[in-house]
Amino acid sequence: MRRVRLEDVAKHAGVSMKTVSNVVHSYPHVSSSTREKVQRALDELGYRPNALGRRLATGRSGMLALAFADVSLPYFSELARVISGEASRRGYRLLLEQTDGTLAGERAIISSREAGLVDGVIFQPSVMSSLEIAQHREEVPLVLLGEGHAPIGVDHVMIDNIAAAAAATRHLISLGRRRIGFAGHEEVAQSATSSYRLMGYQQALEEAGITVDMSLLLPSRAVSAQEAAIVVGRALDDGLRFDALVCRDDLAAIGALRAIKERGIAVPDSVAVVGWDDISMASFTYPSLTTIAPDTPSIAKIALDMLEERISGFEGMGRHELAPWCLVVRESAPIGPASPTIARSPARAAGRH
Amino acid sequence: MRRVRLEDVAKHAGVSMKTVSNVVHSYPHVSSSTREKVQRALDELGYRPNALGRRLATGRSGMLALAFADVSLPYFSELARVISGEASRRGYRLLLEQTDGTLAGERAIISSREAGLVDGVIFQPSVMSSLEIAQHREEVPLVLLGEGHAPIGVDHVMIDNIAAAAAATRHLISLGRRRIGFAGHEEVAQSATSSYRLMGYQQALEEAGITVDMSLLLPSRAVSAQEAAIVVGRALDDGLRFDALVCRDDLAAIGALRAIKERGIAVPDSVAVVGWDDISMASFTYPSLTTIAPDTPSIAKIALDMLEERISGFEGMGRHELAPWCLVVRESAPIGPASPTIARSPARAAGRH
DNA sequence: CCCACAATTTACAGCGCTGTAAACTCATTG
DNA sequence: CAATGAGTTTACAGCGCTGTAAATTGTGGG
Repeated sequence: MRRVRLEDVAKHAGVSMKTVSNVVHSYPHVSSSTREKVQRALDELGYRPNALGRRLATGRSGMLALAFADVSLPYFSELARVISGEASRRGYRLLLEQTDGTLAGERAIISSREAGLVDGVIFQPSVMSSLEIAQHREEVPLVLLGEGHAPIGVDHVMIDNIAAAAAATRHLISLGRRRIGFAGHEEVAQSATSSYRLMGYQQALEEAGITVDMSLLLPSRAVSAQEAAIVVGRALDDGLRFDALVCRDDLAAIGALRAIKERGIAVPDSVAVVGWDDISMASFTYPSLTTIAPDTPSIAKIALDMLEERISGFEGMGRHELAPWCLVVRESAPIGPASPTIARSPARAAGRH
Repeated sequence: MRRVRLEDVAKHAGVSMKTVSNVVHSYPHVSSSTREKVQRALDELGYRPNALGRRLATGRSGMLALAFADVSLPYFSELARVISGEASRRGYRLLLEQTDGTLAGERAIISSREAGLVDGVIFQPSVMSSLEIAQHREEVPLVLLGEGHAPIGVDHVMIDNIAAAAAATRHLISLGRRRIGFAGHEEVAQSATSSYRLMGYQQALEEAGITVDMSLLLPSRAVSAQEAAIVVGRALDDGLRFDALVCRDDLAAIGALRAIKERGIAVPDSVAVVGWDDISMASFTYPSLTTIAPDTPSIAKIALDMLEERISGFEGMGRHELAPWCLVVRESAPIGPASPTIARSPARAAGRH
């Protein structure tokens, strides 16, 4: 049984294809008698529009690609959820693309062989250089997410990593901690993300007159809870002592938490821990995690605003927007005697909204 | 600057469109001189095929929809990763659809207004009845995932929940536990998932001659770590005592773990806990979680095998396949003196592979 | 040198839909 | 009663690509 097409409905109702199309899309200037007649034909034949046909005719696919390393990482999956919601609210569907954090995977996203499949791409690169991204764009509207050094010509949304890392570190200082370590950044091939966060950490320490002790930097072989647990555990076994830990992300923090507690050290009493991302699990670890929470709904909104402008033809310079964040204080580094009000990013001055 | 089309390349190379198309798709019967000439034109003009055009002409979109409640839930995001990998290995891309676990959302998936967008759908329903699913199918090739009572006519992959729940419970019994609770299932509107797992739990208890104590059933208002923590915490505060807990899923187990430890009760010494799903976080909680691990790569493989058969025209009865699982023993319910070998599903007899 | 046959290449009609511009209705109005 | 114009409806040419069948070219045999 063949699919019913617009033409079949048109014949059945005794009108032109275009009129049927108008009814299907509830175009206003159709007489109600015609509309009714067509609607009846539509129902009788059980017509359903073929997306591909329309998409080819209009040149719009109604789809966006969402590309990042790995959906199974909590931050990405939670981001995907938010972006997916925002996209469907605007009438787009989301194509999921994973790069596995490899250069090959990321190249495949940026210089896709096929055109026309998606109207735009939201891409959080892990390893690709901004230079290479800049060269390969123009193919399709693109918005970059995350902390890389984004190329000047491409739209980009991020949170101010240096400021947020400094706020997290300051929070620990306000708790009276002085031997504050940093854990979970890459041992080699350090990502932009890690280096910004390290900068903010260092900045807050210097501000407070604390000398940065390089032995308190605990890089791991890979960005994962597993590797963070190993490196923090080894450091403790080697006799290294610290009274607080800023972690590159919540996964690293969860790994660190495990390593610390396994050795019978109390969190937060002996070691306070802060994470980054505010993944949903951060509320359920024991103790729960104090963490930097990027405002993902804002990120999604800003990214889609910019992407939609590009899709509708905007060709100006790349815009670089900062999304809000705040420090969520939980048990792993609770409010202390000298704690100021909760840290958060400044209200955005000339914000989109 | 207009996009380069097949026709432009054809003109430039002095051949027909179809020949260019053949070169693009490396169709074998093209003389090498022609091939070279066309390739040169292709490179000079920087041609990239338009996916929509081809898709319309071939009637295949090369896309699959993956639909479930919420990507941000760890089990789903990890499943999405595996399925996405398997799909792209077979040349499909994945469209992400979230239902939020609502009936409206699930209906939207099953009776999509538009046709032709995707070649097939992989769908894990949460609330829709099998009756309704059965009625609405035929639209597009469909494979169901998960523990629902799948309609007879639709392909379906699941793990044997009753057997796995019984194995988990038996493991606790082998540890000498006798007051074994079950936590995290829905208080009202119990899902098929929960009820199968409860059945297996009950079966193992009866097998061992332990009477099921209804007060040890700790349902929660919603399936989440949060709610599980609340209900387990309240039970403990009310003086309820148990020496083990089977949890509906790892999220519930993590919530339970938190509630138990907050009250100073030792896991696994006083209370052993088992979860379900083996989400990656299960290795990093402290103590780490003993849990039922469904073989998600197998699930993905079986689902895609069946879906591809449907896509290429198979119209037989619905197939109902069981995927393997095993009990992963970790710290929250470690191997005990009487522990048998590790429980796992029987090797599949007449398996696809 | 012509023919049968295989290897290439081509023309063209769609795939299902929409944009455009032209055509048609049918009250109103001068 | 014809002209006017707003409101509806239509014909048709694509959108970019592929399947099909027919046309062309090349090859070795007779």
